[in-house]
Amino acid sequence: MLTNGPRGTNDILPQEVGKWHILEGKIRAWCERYRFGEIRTPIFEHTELFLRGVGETTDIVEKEMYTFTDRGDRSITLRPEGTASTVRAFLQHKLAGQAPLQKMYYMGPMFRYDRPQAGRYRQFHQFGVEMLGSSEAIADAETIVIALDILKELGLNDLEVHINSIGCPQCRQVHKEKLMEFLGDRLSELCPDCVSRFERNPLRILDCKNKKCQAIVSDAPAVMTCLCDECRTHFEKLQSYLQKLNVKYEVDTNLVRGLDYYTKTVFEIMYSGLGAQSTVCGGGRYDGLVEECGGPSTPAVGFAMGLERVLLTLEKMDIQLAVPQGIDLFIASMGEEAQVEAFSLLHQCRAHGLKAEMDYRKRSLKAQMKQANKLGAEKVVILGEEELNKGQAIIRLMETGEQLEVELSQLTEKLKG
RNA sequence: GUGGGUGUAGCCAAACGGUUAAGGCGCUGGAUUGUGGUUCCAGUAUUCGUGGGUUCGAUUCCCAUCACUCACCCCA
Repeated sequence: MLTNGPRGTNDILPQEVGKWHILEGKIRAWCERYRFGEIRTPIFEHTELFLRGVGETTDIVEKEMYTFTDRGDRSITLRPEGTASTVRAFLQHKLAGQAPLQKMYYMGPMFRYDRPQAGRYRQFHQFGVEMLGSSEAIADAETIVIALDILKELGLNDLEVHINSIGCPQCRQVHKEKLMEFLGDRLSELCPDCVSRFERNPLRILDCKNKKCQAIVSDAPAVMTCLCDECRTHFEKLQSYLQKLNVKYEVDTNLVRGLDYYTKTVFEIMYSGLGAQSTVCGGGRYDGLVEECGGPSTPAVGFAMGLERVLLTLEKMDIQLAVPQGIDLFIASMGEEAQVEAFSLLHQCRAHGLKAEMDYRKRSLKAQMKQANKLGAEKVVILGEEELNKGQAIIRLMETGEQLEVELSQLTEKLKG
């Protein structure tokens, strides 16, 4: 208990945090180019926000939320996703009044009480983008494209992009009726999960992984066939934008997403090498959500990217992020007096911007040299009593083994060069 | 929530129902007293996730429990 973190959580140790920094850095840089502004919302919200925002019948809400009552008797939930909070903040701060189109991104931990598995954790990290205020398909395209640009820069070129349209609520109603009619007499052939889905969310039967269900569903009416004119042209426009930018994608008419708020466009970026959790990035349009949360009708699109999954994909593809390593300087000292001097020197070097380290345990010179080597020090300053008495120090260039004696007063100058 | 697999040192990893639990990596120290990366030597688990049971005897067999892991479900 004491020596184990809670199930489904991970410590990111100093030796592995470097790749997170790089990943986050690249994400931020791309968001700046695309002019998405970062929004940082609280990690917990009123439970109601997610009930409304994510949807009461979703698995997330029904069985995956970390919900508790705080000391003021409020029901609080650790955020399971980022869109609801972003929309809440958008309304709370009346951002629409500042500019009719808002482009925002968030990055941080999310919480879902799932059974942990490859690429799935109880605390995990998402980066997500939201564009509020445009109903145009070009906005859908923009979100897909920024995701791809980021993944591409990381070296992930060949991920699959799946897109679909699940229509507006009207198209969906038409489709739902047709679908239920189609599946009605085949209920007995479906898997138990699908039978229960039939009542709650028949659309989800379309992406059941059960082979038998897939066979049945392959002849089922696709949402695509029920789209109204507006939804149809929206989807066509999206595709023409993607084609214009040479984005390779597949229309996957069985692609359905599990959150209630999606309308029209849905998409996923996947890497099959990840196992069961192959979706690296998923999103879509959610034109009804802002209104659902009590705001004015506002069209919006967005996606969320699972950072652990991105990192996992990089690992599977054997791609290393270039984490800088090595230090500029190691100061080795011998004797109490020299160590005091070394400490002061170290301090000065750091003030001059050098990445510098010393030994804190009075170890032998040999041990200190070994440590310097292990740390990848470019230079080592050697400071013993002899040098101290002469007012000098030795600078050793580790690569060549070349050494020179330098006056202490000139040391930091020499080291910078 | 359901099902499968695994559980030996910081990491990887053997062995075996029975005296002192291989090896490798890593780490630490040393190879004449103040110098790294190679090499060599030495040290590094009174203990085999935890708790029961079977047995003359269990790390090895059984049960439970916990943890990890994979799959279903769902999703990032």
